[in-house]
Amino acid sequence: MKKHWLIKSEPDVFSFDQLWKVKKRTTPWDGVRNYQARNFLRDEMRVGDGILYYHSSCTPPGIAGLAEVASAAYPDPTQFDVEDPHHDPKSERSDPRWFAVDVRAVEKLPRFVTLDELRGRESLASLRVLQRGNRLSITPVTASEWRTVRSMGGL
DNA sequence: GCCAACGTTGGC
DNA sequence: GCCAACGTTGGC
Repeated sequence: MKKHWLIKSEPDVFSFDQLWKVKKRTTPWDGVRNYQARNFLRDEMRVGDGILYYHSSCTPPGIAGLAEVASAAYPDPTQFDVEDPHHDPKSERSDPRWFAVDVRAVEKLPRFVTLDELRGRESLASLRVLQRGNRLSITPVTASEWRTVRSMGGL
């Protein structure tokens, strides 16, 4: 059973358009350093799962496009790289603490769906990204929420 | 830049 | 195990 997710990215760091332009429209989703997000990533994400690509810390925040999980989870290489800002000295190669998956852009939404629009939909009231204080960078989305956002985006 | 919310750390 | 201190996130 295909699952759906929402992942956050700051467009200044890595926008949906940038993902669209890289080779195979695919990039490692690494640097996740939150245990709850790590567990989703490692234990629940499957190749082919749908992803809402959310732009945060920008004006306006919102959903820019659709992506998909393009690999199984694998140990995040940045945790072992001393040069990398996400280096984790406490993580052992024999027992990696952090994981990554590859993410592939699938469809750019004809219309960017702003956070305000998402808030305006009764049927999206339980979307995690709308809850106050929500900081998780990877959250599950129901199939019906997925369809709603997709159609709001003009697909 | 502000600040509320939240996760993590570490002393006890 | 408690909890204060601290760092980060992210909308505004």
